[in-house]
Amino acid sequence: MQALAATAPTAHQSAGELAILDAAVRLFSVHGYDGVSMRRIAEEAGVSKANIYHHFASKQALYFAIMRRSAEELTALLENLAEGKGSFEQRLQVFASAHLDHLFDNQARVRLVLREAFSGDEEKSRAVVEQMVGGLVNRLIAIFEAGQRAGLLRDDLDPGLCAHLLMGADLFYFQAHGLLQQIPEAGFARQPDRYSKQMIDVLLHGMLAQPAEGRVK
Amino acid sequence: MQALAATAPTAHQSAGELAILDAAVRLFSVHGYDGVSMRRIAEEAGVSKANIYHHFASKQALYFAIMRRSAEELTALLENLAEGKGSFEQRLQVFASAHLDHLFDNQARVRLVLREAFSGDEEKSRAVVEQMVGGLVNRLIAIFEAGQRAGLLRDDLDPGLCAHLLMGADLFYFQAHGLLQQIPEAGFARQPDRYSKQMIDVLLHGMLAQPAEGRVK
DNA sequence: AATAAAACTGACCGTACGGTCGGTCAGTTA
DNA sequence: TAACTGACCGACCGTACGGTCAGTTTTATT
Repeated sequence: MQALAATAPTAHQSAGELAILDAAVRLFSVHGYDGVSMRRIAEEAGVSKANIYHHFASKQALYFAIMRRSAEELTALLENLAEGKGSFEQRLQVFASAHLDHLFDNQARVRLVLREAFSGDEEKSRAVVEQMVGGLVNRLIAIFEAGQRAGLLRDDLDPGLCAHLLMGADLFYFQAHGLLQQIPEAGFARQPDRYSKQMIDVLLHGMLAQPAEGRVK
Repeated sequence: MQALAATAPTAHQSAGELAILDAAVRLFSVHGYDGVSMRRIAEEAGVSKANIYHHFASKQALYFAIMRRSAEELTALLENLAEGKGSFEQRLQVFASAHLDHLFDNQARVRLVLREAFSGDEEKSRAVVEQMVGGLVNRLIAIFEAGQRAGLLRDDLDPGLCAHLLMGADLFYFQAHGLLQQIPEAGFARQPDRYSKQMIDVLLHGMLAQPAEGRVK
């Protein structure tokens, strides 16, 4: 399969088309592209299979439409994520917390994009970077670089690696959330807020040149 | 689909059967269960499709056999991972580094298991925890708990959360490796050793009660 | 050399797949 | 009211799917 491509803006959509998109997002995010049939989508959307082909040229075209829409939505949400005010520490704290909320509030689309991003297909990874996370990552790196220039971040750390650790801590928690439920010792799996606080506390404590004293209670 | 079940020990295997298993591991790890046909597996293995059914009762049975074998292999490798000697810090450093090496040395099987673990299916997650990562996670948590009792680990941190952050840092790096190649600023994507060192340095620095002075050069 | 078990194959089966087609129908527009 | 359009459907097409089976070749044992 090809990677998703940038396409024309969204036109107005009929109720049926919206139902199709909604069902397809849900199904693709859980079962993947090959695990979902057009019949199943039509059934879940309450329309005929032929109707899907009236709105979308092919199964791939439907999938691309969903990826494009997801990319737009997630990009819009991510847009303001790195623009927080306040101190270096506060900005990172707010980012981590908001990022985690954002992931859980958009589970289906996030799963869809993660699947594409981590598929191992170079073309897909590039598309995800260019159209979605690239800008966010660069801005987050810029924050760390600025912090490093200001002497707030340890000067022996790679800012890109710091950004990776911060985003990764959120993303991995999101991914592993279901699995953590199966581990009795992982009580933090049921408290995303508490996780975010302790996680960012550990990272900042480990990254900052002069770690803050305010610790988690 | 059901979760993988514990089954009988491995018998001796013909060359054909090994070729089938090898091809199936490669294909399933890249394209997922639904993305691989029995014809394709037979083709890549250089045998007839019917021959697969001589060795395995069904596609699911083949998949389960692979998952069981992967679970055995990975468990064996993971077995000694948390048994290092030396100080608290040294043990964690060695663990993180060996864990990362282990992931990259067993890419296909790890991808296979991660797909199952993060599928969102409760039954699959439980199987992965019970048969594979459960023991390792508990031992890693025990290390952190011991470190906390000894006053080496900050007393305001959840040992389970610390274990999660450590394993997650490795696993997420492994997952995102392909994507990181698309980000010019992520030079650390090409230096797993350097990543492991800085990563563990940040985490230990953030977790330890009295952080070590020996930093990455 | 005889033989039985295991490994292996080509041809085939029923089904579900992605996709197409002719056509119905409600709602503009002229 | 006639022409036209977009939304929608049932029936159908060729293909690839998972799986079966009768029969052949290979291998190990006696």
